[in-house]
Amino acid sequence: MSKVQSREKMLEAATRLFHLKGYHATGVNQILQESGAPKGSLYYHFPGGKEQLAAEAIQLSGQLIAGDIRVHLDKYEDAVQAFQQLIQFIAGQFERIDGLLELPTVPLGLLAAETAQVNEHLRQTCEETFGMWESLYIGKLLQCGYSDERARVISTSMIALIEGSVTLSLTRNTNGPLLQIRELIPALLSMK
Amino acid sequence: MSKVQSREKMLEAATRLFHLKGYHATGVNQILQESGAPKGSLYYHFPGGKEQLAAEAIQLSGQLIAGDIRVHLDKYEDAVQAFQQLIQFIAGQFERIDGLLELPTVPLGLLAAETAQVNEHLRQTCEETFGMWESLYIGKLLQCGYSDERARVISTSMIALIEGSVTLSLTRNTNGPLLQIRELIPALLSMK
DNA sequence: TTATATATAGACCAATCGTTATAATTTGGA
DNA sequence: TCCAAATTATAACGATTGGTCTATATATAA
Repeated sequence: MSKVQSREKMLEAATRLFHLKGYHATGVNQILQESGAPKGSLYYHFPGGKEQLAAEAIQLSGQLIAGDIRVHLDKYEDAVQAFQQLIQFIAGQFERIDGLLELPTVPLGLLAAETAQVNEHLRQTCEETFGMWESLYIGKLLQCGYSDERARVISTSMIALIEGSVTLSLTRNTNGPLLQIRELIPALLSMK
Repeated sequence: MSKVQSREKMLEAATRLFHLKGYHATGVNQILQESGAPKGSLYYHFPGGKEQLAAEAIQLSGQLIAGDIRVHLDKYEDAVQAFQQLIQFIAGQFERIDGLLELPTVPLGLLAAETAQVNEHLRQTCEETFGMWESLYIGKLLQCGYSDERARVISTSMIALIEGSVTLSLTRNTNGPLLQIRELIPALLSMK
């Protein structure tokens, strides 16, 4: 395994597993098994250990999702349509693996919730990532003529709504909740 | 420690810790320390072990929160007002302990998210609890003249929105997100 | 080709984990 | 008061955890 691949493969495996199962329920041995990398390499490439791996996984995932967000917000001029298509995209990403619903890039809800009280470094990383997504939403809404105040309120709520409905979707083992919140977007964006 | 107290104290401690830190980041030794109960008693009273403890904690917490929901939904005839007051109540429950924001009865977001893929029994318990809360919301909305379809869509979204904003509030260490979603309730409930 | 830096590989570590086992103590009822 | 059942108390268990360590292999530069 080449040096570039090893680090990358570990980060990919970690990203997937942390987002799926959370930080505490994912062991480094599991990440190594999935990535095929040797244990010594993990601490060589990530001297900060499991926590550094998680922080980088959050950032990587945050960037990927920001890319998705940009694509959808840029593609549609109308804010309602843009947000609805984004949510439709997320809902469409769910796939069934071994009978379980699984999301390749899971939003941050789980990691944020589980680290909020027990890991300050990761809490901050999550906060920054949410903040990055939120500014993308604010930018789009301002562009569409929403007041500064309104853009902020809607954007925070949009983050909450999407994270919450992903959790609900995973709990219920159906992407139904995401499809349902999509129907409410017109009402949510009705006041400027 | 009397027999009734022992079981109860363990369940209380478990409820608080599981909801605050999640299932996987809470150890049974920690629960025992906080409750003052001896280890043998834990397995005596909860023969299903940690998992049974968590399931009962979810149910207990779900009932307590259902009580809060009922109080607020019954107190106000107007749906917008009822939901806003409920959210205000949740936001008002945050308190600062050792500089960290802490919620005595935390909604289910964390437990639901972390168990969805790794513990079927707890996933089901979470699903049932969400379902119970959701029917309270549906009932109120139907009473207020919303269509069956609309009541369902709004209720699912309300669960998602509250869970998501609690996560955001804990991540950001401020109840600001909850206060922000409260402002959007009129828009959210604007279509019947 | 050789020397040096980088990365791998896997054994080992102490601590923690959830659970079990068993003896002792307490409680409740006759 | 006595006895059986309930509960407590605590040591021990096997498994897993994240991390350390050291020898070796590979990559790079001269």
